[in-house]
Amino acid sequence: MNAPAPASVPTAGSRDLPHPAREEIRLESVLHALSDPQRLQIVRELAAGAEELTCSQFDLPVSKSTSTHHFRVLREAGVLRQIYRGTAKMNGLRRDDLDDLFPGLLDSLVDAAIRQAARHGEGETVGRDEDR
Amino acid sequence: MNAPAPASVPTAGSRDLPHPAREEIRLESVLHALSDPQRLQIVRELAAGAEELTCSQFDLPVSKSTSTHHFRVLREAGVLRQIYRGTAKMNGLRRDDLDDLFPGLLDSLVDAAIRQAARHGEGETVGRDEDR
DNA sequence: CGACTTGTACGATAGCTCTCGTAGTACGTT
DNA sequence: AACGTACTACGAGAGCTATCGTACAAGTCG
Repeated sequence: MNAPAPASVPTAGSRDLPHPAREEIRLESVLHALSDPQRLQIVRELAAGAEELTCSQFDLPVSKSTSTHHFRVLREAGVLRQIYRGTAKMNGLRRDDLDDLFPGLLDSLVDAAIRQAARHGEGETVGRDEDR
Repeated sequence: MNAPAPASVPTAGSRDLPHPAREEIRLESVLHALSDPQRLQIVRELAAGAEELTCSQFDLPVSKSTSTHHFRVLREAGVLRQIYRGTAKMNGLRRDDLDDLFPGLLDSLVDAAIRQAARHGEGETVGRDEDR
């Protein structure tokens, strides 16, 4: 019952995901999205060089449903850009938008996350989450 | 397990409030604390030059109880340092600790908050108060 | 002392969040 | 078409959070 896509873009799958526009991104939402260990981990890995990663390439200690949830929170906060590519969903940081809105913030956040991970035993990045 | 009690300051009222030690501060907690508009506002005002402010000097559009709650969240996350001075409770940013743990983060955060406030009409920050 | 100023504690409520499992959809491959 | 892969939607439970009002404590000042 929904009108099929315009088919103007021959890129394989044409099902799109809703993203907030750049001006729609709220700092509070970004911070909230990053205040969860799983999600902070995702952003940290993504910032570590990789341009795009599929959801399943992250080794999160949660179920698939929960994983989907976290990626959605990040996308809806404007932190990630997600597009379908075949059966996979590619995830990329919205670095351009974030840097434009909040210059230097993303770098500081990622740097802080890396420092903390290093301080608290880099190996067990997210495995042990007895806090929260 | 933690043994605080430096007790080196005999300032008037001697009822102390529990603060996390520097190494105890978690990035996730800081980000969570700052992901609330009221609390982000508090930090923004505090960073705007003032060294110490009492709780009541902030004009938050919430009840006193709620205000107390927000200040406590900020203190327990390690963002604020609170001490009693007479009947008043003074609030100060833990800039030294935060800068040591996460260099540049606090500045980026405050800058981002200011930018967003400016973008979205600085005047009506949280509760347009033209009466001040 | 009594009044007033500041802020806390307690209880309560509505709403959100993290987590999961199960069932299902979309896509590619055989 | 049949199958496997990758991810989603839905429903649900436990726990946290933001908010409030009322009653109370600690300190200052007339």
